[in-house]
Amino acid sequence: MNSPATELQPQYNEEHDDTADSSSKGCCSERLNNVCPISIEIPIWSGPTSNISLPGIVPNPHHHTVQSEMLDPLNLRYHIDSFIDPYQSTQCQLTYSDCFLEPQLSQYHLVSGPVPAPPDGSHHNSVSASWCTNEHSLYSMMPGELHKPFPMDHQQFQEGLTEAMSHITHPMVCMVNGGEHLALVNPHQQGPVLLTMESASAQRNDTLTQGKGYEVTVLGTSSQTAGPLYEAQDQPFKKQLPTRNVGMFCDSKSRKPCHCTRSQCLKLYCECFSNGVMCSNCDCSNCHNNAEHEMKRLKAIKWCLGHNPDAFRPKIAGVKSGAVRGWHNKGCNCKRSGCLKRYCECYEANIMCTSGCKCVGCRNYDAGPQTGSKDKIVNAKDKWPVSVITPAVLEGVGDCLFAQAEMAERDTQSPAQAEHMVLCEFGCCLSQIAKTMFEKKTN
DNA sequence: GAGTTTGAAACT
DNA sequence: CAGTTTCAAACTC
Repeated sequence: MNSPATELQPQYNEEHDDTADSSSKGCCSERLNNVCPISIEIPIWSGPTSNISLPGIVPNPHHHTVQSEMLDPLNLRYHIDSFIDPYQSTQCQLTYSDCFLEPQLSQYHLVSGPVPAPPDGSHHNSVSASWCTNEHSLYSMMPGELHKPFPMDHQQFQEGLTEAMSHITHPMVCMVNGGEHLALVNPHQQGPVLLTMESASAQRNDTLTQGKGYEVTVLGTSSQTAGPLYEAQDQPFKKQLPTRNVGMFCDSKSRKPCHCTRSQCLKLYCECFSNGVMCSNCDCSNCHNNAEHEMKRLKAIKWCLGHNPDAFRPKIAGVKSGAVRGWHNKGCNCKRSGCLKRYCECYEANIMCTSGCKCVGCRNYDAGPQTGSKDKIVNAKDKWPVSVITPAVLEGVGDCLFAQAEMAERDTQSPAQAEHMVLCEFGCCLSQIAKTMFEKKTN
């Protein structure tokens, strides 16, 4: 319907556009010494995007490999780091090394290789790529090369960015320097459109001096109408990663229309907006969550991310993990519904409340064997077994398994031996969890 | 379909 | 960070 309604002034505005470094935390750029990077960072949910299409892959015996399941698709980030050699070049023109990532069967291979000389014979800049997660970062470095920061002017920066963005295959929205600036990248048009380039330019020298460089976060496509912001492009890749659970994640076909009247669909009140999709066939009034109000929408996204970098991340995690179907990242705060009505986000997502919830009088829990029933009202801390298998515990298990895999790789164990090590570690973790659960039950 | 209840998000 | 207000969905009648 989208009929006009009382104009609501959103709270995000220029003075709030100070979201720098919000999304750059935890990335691997700070570990890349002596490098002046331009990086593209893509937080991915609803399946990995291959918005940035990187052709080809070069087998490399030194590459890291990681099982797809080990990567948290919510935290995947793609980096393109620009290596600049001031001794060889007077220009900051990004070129592209043969460093690509490509899904292969159930694994993603991160590879790096020697940097090919540019066609003109000069040897200066190149770009490498890496995947990293919050927990485990994988890097692609070019061995034996020392690179120092090299100052860029506005034009050089834009040229470099343009080159980097040339590998993006369809329109998307990027954040530069972790939210400091926004850029529209449309492969069908020339170069990225930096929305706040002036401020980017004004600060670039300081940034470079600090060795932080420019960081571009892809927020989503600028032309999408009803699909998720981070819609995967190639099916093989998409298949290997978890999808958002129903209720928290909309796709264009199944999502419910919103009925917002006062938020312009530019606040997280709006389910479409919070799910990262534009309104389509909704029953909202004065909707600005559409392509027509692209700029305003981008500002709203930026504002939300500035206040909460996880604003658009799924609220429900671990939806694939078997018996424990998932958990609410923040936990609910229900007081009157007993967490048995759809007001409760946990109940709505068809998951049980956990000790992370702050609900009162919760009835949405697993009472465990021989104890209690749904009629019993409990506090969050007493819930079983989720009081033991907490997100932190699961994360710890993941870390242990990953550490084992790394150790196996470091010790150049055979795949069978590596698998054995990981499974043994998993057994130890399970044993410890079971022990803790038993102790809790008997106390 | 109108009014009420509810809890997350936004605001102070 | 806690308390309050705003908002839109869920629910009731």
